[in-house]
Order: sequence, then structure tokens, then C-alpha cells
Amino acid sequence: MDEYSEHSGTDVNEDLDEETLFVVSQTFKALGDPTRIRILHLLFHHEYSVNQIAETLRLRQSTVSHQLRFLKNLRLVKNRRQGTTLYYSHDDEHVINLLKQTINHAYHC
Amino acid sequence: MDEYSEHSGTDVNEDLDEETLFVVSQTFKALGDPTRIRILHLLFHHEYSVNQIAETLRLRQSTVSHQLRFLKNLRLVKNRRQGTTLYYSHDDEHVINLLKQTINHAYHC
DNA sequence: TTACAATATGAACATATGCTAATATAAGCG
DNA sequence: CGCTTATATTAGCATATGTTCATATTGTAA
Repeated sequence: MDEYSEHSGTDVNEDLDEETLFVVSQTFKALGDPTRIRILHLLFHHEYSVNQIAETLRLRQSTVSHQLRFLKNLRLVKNRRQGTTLYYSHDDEHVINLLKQTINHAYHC
Repeated sequence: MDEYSEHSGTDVNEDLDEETLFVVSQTFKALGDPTRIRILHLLFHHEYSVNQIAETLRLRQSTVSHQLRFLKNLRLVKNRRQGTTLYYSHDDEHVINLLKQTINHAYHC
């Protein structure tokens, strides 16, 4: 992996500021739930509608919709309308990479 | 970042097995709390005792001890005894890298 | 317009989570 | 041994979280 570098030239032991702490914890929280992981994993390769996600993952439509709203608020997914259907796809390469890394790590260890 | 590669030659759309799902979600859950992030961030460069962590981060001893137990159960930290003092340090390079990446990402965006 | 399909929303519920105070345990020293 | 320091543990509490059912909204077509 790549080297950790401080954001600026300040003290290396500086505590994290509150905003960073919030953003970072929110990001990891988003990935800390099995349902959301399954949804994001499904969206790795292409877009799916809400109902397609629900059917594929055997989840209630309501559950999927709630979690998609959660993910959309964090800008981790985006959607595209086609008639009454909304197609969702991922919208944050960094977070997708975190997930890919960790899934691979879990498999290989 | 590096490319995502499937763990085996099976279907690319295969659903995540339950164990992987559990490990991955546990890992992200560990990083999904501000207190644990602060503790792990503090441990980036060297070890600290429980009381040192509590004082530095202005947390109760009990809070720190609980979170360290959590992190130790997931093998994210380890400790070393010296008399009555326990010195904790990080014990999972992969997870530390995830955290470093995400902190940097939060700063730069 | 009405009817239908797809999705979103709100409320209720059960469970999970994190912090705290109080207490217990463990190690070292006199 | 008793005393002190450092850490761990337990129980209680408040809040957060995830799912579900029921219902509302939206868009399209007849």
C-alpha cells in the first residue's frame, strides 16, 4: 500500500479535527452493515433498479430503499431515472476501493 | 489503487458468503466510531498505556479500556505488559492503512 | 381522468452500541 | 501482609440503528 503522508506540515501527533473525524467515521459506518455491503458489492459492475436489488439480494423493497437513501445521502451511490424505474450505481471510487480491498483481504487471510 | 481481483475463478457476480460478509462488516464497524478512530490514530506511531490514551484524548479510563478490548478482540491492537502498566499498539497493518487512506482522503477532498 | 407499477416515506419495534459509575482484579512495593 | 497504581469488568442507561408494515408519492399509459 502507499505511504501515509500528513495533510500539511503540522505536528505529526496532532489530534484529528472534528470534521475529519466525522467524515471518516461516517464513511466507515456506511460500510459497517452487511446489507449495505451487499448492495454496494452488487453495484460493483453495473447499475440495478431498486426492485432488482431487492430480488437479487432477497430483501424487502422498503429495506433497499431505506439503505439506498442512506448511501445516497453520503454520495456513495447515484441514480438515473427511466420512467418509473430508478437505476442505482456507485458514485464514490474511493469507498468502492476500500470495500474491494477489504473483501480481498478477508478472502486471502 | 490496485485492481480488484476475484478470489477464485468463479462467477464475477457471485454473492458474498456469510463469513466474508461478517469479517468485512466487523472490520468497518471497528473503524466506524470516532473514539476508536482517535485511539487507532493515536497508536499510528508508537505504543501508549491505557491511562496515557485516556489523558491524551480526554476520555474516561473505563471508556478506553472498553474500546481497547473491542479492538483487541478483532486483533486490531495488541498489548505488552510492563509491571502494572499495559502498553497498547496497533496490530493490523491492513486496517491501519484503510484508516490512513481515508483520513488523507477526507483532508484532500 | 383512472389504474397501475416503481419507489419513497413514516411510525413502530427490537436490537445494538457507547458511555458512565462503581467495583473487581492484578501487579508491585513497603 | 496491607497499600497503591493500573487496568478490567459489570450493570445500567440513553441513544443509534436496521427492519418491517402500511401508506404516500411519482411517472406512465390506457
